[in-house]
Amino acid sequence: MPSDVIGAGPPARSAYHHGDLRAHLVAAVSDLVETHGPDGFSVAEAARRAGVSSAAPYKHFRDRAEILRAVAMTAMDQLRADMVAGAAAHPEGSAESVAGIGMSYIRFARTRPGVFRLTFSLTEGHDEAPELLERGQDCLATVAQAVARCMGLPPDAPAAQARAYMLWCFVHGHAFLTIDRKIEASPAAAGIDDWAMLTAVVAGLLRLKPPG
Amino acid sequence: MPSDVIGAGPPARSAYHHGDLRAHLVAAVSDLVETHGPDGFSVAEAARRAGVSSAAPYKHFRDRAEILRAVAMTAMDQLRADMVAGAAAHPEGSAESVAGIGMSYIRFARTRPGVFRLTFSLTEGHDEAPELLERGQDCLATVAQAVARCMGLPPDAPAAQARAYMLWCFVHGHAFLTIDRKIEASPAAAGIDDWAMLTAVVAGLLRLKPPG
DNA sequence: CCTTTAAAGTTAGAGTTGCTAACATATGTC
DNA sequence: GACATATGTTAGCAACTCTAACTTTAAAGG
Repeated sequence: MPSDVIGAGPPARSAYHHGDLRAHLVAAVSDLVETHGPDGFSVAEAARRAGVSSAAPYKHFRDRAEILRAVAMTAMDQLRADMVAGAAAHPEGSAESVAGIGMSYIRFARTRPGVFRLTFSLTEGHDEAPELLERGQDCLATVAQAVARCMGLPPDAPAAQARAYMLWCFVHGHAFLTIDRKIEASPAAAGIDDWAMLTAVVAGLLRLKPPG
Repeated sequence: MPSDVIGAGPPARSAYHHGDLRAHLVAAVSDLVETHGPDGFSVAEAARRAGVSSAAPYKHFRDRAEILRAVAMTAMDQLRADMVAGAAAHPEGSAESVAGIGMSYIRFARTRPGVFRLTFSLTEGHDEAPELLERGQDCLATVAQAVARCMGLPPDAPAAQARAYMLWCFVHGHAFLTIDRKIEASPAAAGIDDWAMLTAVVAGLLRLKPPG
């Protein structure tokens, strides 16, 4: 998905200097993580794919972990964009717009499961990547905003925040369970499609009494 | 946690033969995954901890991935045991017993986040580890059974199965979000503790109309 | 009880990787 | 046009995965 952006610009200025190695590396690693799993990726292989020596990546990234962080960051940005688009596909303030965000989230997870997992399970440099946390919070804020509009509350109302978080637990869990395939809905219940389940849960949660 | 079992038996028969290297390795790797992350573990380091040469592990496991699969398998077993215990701590058929299972799940994830993540995100040899999938389904069956009893339905009733799966999406998502810390409940909603949230969601889901 | 066989260790080594150091070559600025 | 800098290169070390060939111990059969 990021690969189509790569050849667009006018880089590749010379045979020696690559032009836009950093972006190429991020795209290559994103691909590798997707196909070979998060630990099946190597800096050397990514460099090979980009057509540079195995030492070149270290001019752009301090170490292996920093590349992964960059991949996670661009993925989180894309995820948020998808979520916003998913909300915009339905009338503002409707329950469907909330469910639409969830559908985008689930679709992202299924399309790029390796990167999705990486994005969330990356913990090695939490303190060194506060931006990643910020972007995650932005995702939740997107949900909270839609929920608040749907309930006719101000965006920072605790009731809306709590509902948004609970809802996101559900969506996040469903996304992970379907890509990890350790726990699957029973065949008897498999007929339920995502959209039906999502709208039912959204409806149920919005009229739920606040806990505590 | 598995380490206390290690010294119990009467192995360690000689200085040359280790006695129970396989179990020791699984325990060591479990520890390493927890402290150094899933990719920060090496077979060599595990062997060093067990006091054997770096080639010894390959007498018990085909490759690195097979060790990880063994770790995931024992973890899944432990998780299931915890869940059953969590249900048994409350009256049979009560909503609390369902919530109790969820609490055990969340507690497991927080106590051993690295292993928990590994257990679910392990995808490298799905076809080679059907037992892992079976054990995952057993976990869901535990939930479904409690839900069915709570609703006064037979254990295989589709309505109970669907409820159990939806509930588990929520619990699984909450468990992951709290250990991954990319998306956190807002400070305004942070006062809600796990138990209150769980019981509220259980109550809400059980009286939810089936989707579709 | 002694022999044999297989299980479970060992050392040695080939091939890959992460990362650093020292060097080479473009790019852009004064 | 000279120079500083960004961005490549090659060479190489230490660590890791996994294999091959050998050694030691445990267990089984006669």
